[in-house]
Formats: sequence, structure tokens, C-alpha cells
Amino acid sequence: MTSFYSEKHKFLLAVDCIIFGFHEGELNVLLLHRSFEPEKGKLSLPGGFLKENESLNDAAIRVLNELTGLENLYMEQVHTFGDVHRDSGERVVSVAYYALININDYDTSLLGKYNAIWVKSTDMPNLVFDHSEMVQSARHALCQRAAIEPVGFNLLPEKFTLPQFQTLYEAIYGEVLDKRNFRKKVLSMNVLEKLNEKDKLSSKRGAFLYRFNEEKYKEFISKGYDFTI
Amino acid sequence: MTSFYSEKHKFLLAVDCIIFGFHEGELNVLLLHRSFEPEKGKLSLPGGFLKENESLNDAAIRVLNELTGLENLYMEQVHTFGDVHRDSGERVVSVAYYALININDYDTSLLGKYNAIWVKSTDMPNLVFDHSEMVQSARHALCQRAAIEPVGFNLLPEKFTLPQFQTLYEAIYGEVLDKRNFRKKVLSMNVLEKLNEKDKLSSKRGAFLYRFNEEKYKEFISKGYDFTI
DNA sequence: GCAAAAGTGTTGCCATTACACCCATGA
DNA sequence: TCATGGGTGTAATGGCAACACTTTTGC
Repeated sequence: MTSFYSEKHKFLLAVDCIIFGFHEGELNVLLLHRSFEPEKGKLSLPGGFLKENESLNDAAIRVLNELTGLENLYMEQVHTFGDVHRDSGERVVSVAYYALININDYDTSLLGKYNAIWVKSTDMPNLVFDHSEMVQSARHALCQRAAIEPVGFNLLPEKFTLPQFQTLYEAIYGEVLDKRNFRKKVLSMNVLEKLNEKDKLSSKRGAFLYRFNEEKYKEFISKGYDFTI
Repeated sequence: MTSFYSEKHKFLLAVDCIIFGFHEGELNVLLLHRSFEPEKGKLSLPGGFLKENESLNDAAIRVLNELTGLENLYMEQVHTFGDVHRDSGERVVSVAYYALININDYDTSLLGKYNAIWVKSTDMPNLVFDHSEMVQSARHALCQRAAIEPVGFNLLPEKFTLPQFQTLYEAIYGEVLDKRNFRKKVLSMNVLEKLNEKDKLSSKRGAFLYRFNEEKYKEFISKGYDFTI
């Protein structure tokens, strides 16, 4: 007796990753110069094909690791793109993931190795296939997520200043926030610990460094509060 | 020269649909008794395999149409499930979609034809594979969507009463809402037209019927207001 | 007349917003 | 001393939640 599954068509499956980094007050996305046909040389998202004994998530983790050298990145599935002719080479269904990295952890020598560039998300060039749409979707997903969960910290170094933190959220939301209101809200959550150090890189006076405290966050959540910035 | 795409592994791709209907104050989901091995006889979501020259969305539309006889259903992609062993038969990656139908439009003779049943979403039995997780994800996605866009109307007949409408949102959100506040908010949006008819099925006094007005809604949105219930 | 659901306004509170000046420091 | 970015508090507003009684009508 033949299986029900037989004679069904099979497809190439890819994951494409929108890797966000935060640099100079802007969200940046890591792009590649595509190294193979079709569309060779054009800009594209980093991606890879799903392997036989690999889950989708693992494929995304693999692609992210290959490209950044980093592990345990924060990532989230965004959407699956399945138009018949979305890839001009062959039929490929692609699952988009976004990831957040602390751009300081990124080894810039990899840029040369992979012919990669960081591009400001406010200033995205055209990408191959439907990759521009993927970036749009990812930005939207990140915006929604960041509003309700503390994922933004993944884009910052361990120690960061409140002005940095605010600029990050301004970049994510694409709007400017009131300094006093922002600080009031963030500090009232009691999830940041203030350090006795200042960062003097961006001002003469210097700004106090803070650190996200997982324990405090759990406590905050356990009291039924929600993290909405 | 061989294509870069060659020698990559290919996969079975499925779509599984969470079809929501609203009945007797509850969200219901359409389930099938699985008609083939493995897990034959167990309850599962309706689904189907992606075809060679078909987009993912078209596959979902096809499955929905087959099962309900309805066209132009509201639907949304939810998430893609890609664990290696999620399907105990063979490796299958599945894209979950949810759809909203006016349960009165549903031809109940189809229940027999497909060995299908409507099940209250508050009272879901165990489903095959990861289908229960799919339902969870779909409920969550619907909840989010319904809060910001008027998709709930797809679950109601063209004419409906405010008590019905409120009960729908209570079912979607899983919490009871204050009658006066709810009516105040909904009516203040000015997107419903009140009809000169009453529905007397659920009370002696009867409740006025309303109809969603697309034009009014567009006007409402164009003024920069947002539909948050 | 009574049970059962429909319909209707007001008030208080809290969260969000708007807003302007002083501080510390390096150059 | 001045230019630059860091840091601080208050008042007004509007949106949201809480809340109870009257109406209608079939039985």
C-alpha cells in the first residue's frame, strides 16, 4: 500500500534572515551581495536552504551563526513567502526570520568574507525578489514585539545609557519620544539597574550606564505589570 | 554549469487551516476526522499539500473553499511549523492559516461529507501532531488582529445586534466586557448603521439590528482614527 | 406581574501628554 | 565662557473603568 504522502510535489525551502543591528542612532540591516545566479551581484538578505534533518528554526540559527559568528541570538519567525514566481531562478518557498544583534559583538572582518554591508533601515536599497517586502514585514514585527517585550536590549551592549536606549526606541518606532516621559516610564518599571559608571563618548558631562536586570524583569512581570514602552 | 539550486533537498509543504465560526456565543473551530494514516481517525485541522504551480495563499484558499464551499473568506497566515518530526508520517513543513466565516453561510451537509465537526475553541480536544499549537497561535493572531481591524464582522451575519457583537468580542478576547462601555465605544466610531428592524430571537423585547458600513469605516480611518475595541 | 434581555449616563481615576530650565564638563 | 548633551517635575487632559436602573414584551 502506498503512502498518502507519495506523489505529492516537493519544494525547495529557504530561510531568509533580517539581521538588525543598532548603530549611530539607527537600525541597520545586514545585506549580502548575492554570489550566485540569478540576480548575482544584487543585494539580498542572507539566507540558506533548509536541510533534510533540520528544523526551520535550526536553519535560521545556522544561517545567523554562519553570517555573524554569534550564537543564541534573539530571533523570531516573521512570515512565509510562497508566491510561485517570487524567486526568478526556481520555485522556492521562503520563511523570513528577523534577528537582533549587538552590533559591537559583530566581527566586521566578516563583512569582507561574505561581501556584506550594513545598511540603514531608513535608507534601504532595492533588494532581489521579495526581500524588500520581507524587511518591511520584519520591521513591523519588531515594532510590535518591542512594544510589549524587552527585546530591544538585544540590540544594545550590556551596559547602555538612557539616551542610547531612547534613541533605540525612536529608531524602532520611527518617531521621536519625549525625554522626560520616556525616562519616567522606563525607570518606573524598575527593571534597570543604574551603575556607578558614566559613558562619556557622546557628551562631555557623560551619561550614567544602566544594565537590564532579568531578575527585576521577572519580578515586574510576576506582579502582573506589562512591559509597554 | 549546474544551478546553485540543484542538489538541495526538497520538502513536502502543507497548509493547515483554522476555520473559525461564531455560534451560540462561542468561537468554534472546524475539525476533521483524519481519513488516512498515520493517525487515521484522530481529529485534525483541515489541510492540504501545496501544488506545483500554486502560491501558498492560493493553496489556503483552495483548502478553505473545498471544505466550506465558500469563497473570498477573510484569512491570514499565522505561522509556519517546521520541526523535523512534527508529522509522524513523513517530513512535512506546514503553514498555518486562519479563516473567519459566517457560520450561517456554512452548508452543514458538508459535515457529513468530510466527516467534520465544529468544536468550541474553549473546549478543544487533542489534535494530531502540532495542530493544537496551531490553533493556539491562530487564536492569538485573531485576538491581536481583531483589536485593531474590523475583522470580527466576517464572523457575523450581515445584520447583527449589538449584544451579539459584544458577545463575539468577548469570545475572541476571552473576557467579559462592560455593556455600556462597549456600546459607547463601538457606536462612537460611527461605522455601524442602525436598521429599523429588530431581532427577537434572543429576547422578548428584541434588539436592534446593525450593519457594518464599509464607507463609514473608510471615512473613520481617513480621519486618522484607529479601530481599537 | 414577572422574568429576561435591551438599552442608557455619569463620575472618578489613572495614564499620557505637553512643556522649560538647570547641570556638568571639555574644549 | 560657551556649546553640548544629560538630567529633572508638574499640571492639564482625555481615555478608560466602574457602576444601577429603566424599558419592553412574551409568557
